[in-house]
Amino acid sequence: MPSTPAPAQSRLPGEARRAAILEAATALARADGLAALTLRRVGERAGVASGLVAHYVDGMDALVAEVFTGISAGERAEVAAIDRLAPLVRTLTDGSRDAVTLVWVQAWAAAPGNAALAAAVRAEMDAWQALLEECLVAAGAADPAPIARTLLGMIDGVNAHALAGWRERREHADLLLRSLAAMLGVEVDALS
Amino acid sequence: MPSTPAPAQSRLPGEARRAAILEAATALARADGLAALTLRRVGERAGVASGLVAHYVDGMDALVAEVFTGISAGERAEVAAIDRLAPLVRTLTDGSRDAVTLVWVQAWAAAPGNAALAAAVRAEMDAWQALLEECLVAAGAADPAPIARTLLGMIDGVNAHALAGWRERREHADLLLRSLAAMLGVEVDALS
DNA sequence: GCGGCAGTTGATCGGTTGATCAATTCGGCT
DNA sequence: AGCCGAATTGATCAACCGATCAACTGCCGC
Repeated sequence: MPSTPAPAQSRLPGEARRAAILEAATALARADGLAALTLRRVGERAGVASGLVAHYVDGMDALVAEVFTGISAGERAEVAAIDRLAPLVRTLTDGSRDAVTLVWVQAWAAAPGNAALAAAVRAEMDAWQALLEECLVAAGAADPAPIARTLLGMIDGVNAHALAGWRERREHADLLLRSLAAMLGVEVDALS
Repeated sequence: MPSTPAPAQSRLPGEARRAAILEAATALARADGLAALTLRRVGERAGVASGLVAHYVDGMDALVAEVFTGISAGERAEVAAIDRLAPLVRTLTDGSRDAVTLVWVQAWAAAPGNAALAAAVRAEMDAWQALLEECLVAAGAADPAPIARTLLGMIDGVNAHALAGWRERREHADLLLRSLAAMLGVEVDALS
């Protein structure tokens, strides 16, 4: 399958075309970030005229918000099966998801000027919090909500810094786990 | 003093005009973020034609990098006098610096497309790390570098999340301090 | 009082963006 | 076969961007 110019299947039913455009936009955002989402570039990637992209989308702000939600939800689905905290934290900070981290950072930066994106960011943060809370409760946390929020902030912050230049992943993961154990009031070994 | 349209002092010597433009750009970035920095808007804020801004600046990328460095360095100067870890962490997470957090997040997001800004971000991160290391050594840390880096990531991440909607500041600060004590291998009370 | 030059202006250029819409094309149904 | 409507095109618009530069202005030294 040709990757960049796209196959350009001719004459899709509206719903399928809309899905194809969304998929192209998502692939583009994964590769080059949310800032790369323009009508023309998405159209090119989808093998379609820019006007058609505009026709199937309720404004670029809505498209950006939708793509963001899709990428974040996809990442959640990937790690949902991990129910132990230690491997979960290690997976989320091992650098294998830098592309997604860039999307998150760009979403925070763009949220003040894009209400739909801001709402999507808050919704995804809540979903991630819920995911972490499940693991925390299983690990014996009595009041998991604040710990989940703080841990999520820690993970995102460390990842953002890694994106900007600091790459000492392993030490970050170890220190994060030590911190998590302290927040839970348990020994570090209990997490692995 | 009129704030928005600016006084427009006439005929400054070159160096002073350049400083005035930089000050106007910094004020604008503090209020509306780095994304608000355009030749025309900075010129308007400084009470000066857009062409003059371009004349005193080596491209917008360089201006953005310079403004970022100034804002971050200013924040460091504000907290440099705090030498105890607990009040330092509390000050950095109490929400009084949300404007600066937005600047940081926008800098991370824009760094991939602005080499000068990327270098400035790395330099400021190093400076912040050095500042934290001093406090950590004073608190008895044997190997402060990784702890400083991780702590800085935690602080920035929690602040970025707060920027996006979560506002439970106090619980974050308390949990951060508990984490910090664990990373240092000391009791929480030893930090305050 | 006046010449010269540093400081300053603002129109202008080429480019990109989101959005719009008349015109065109094609697939399926009769 | 022929046609109707949905799908699609691509030119076009207004807005904004960074950058450039010829022209203007006013201060300083003579």
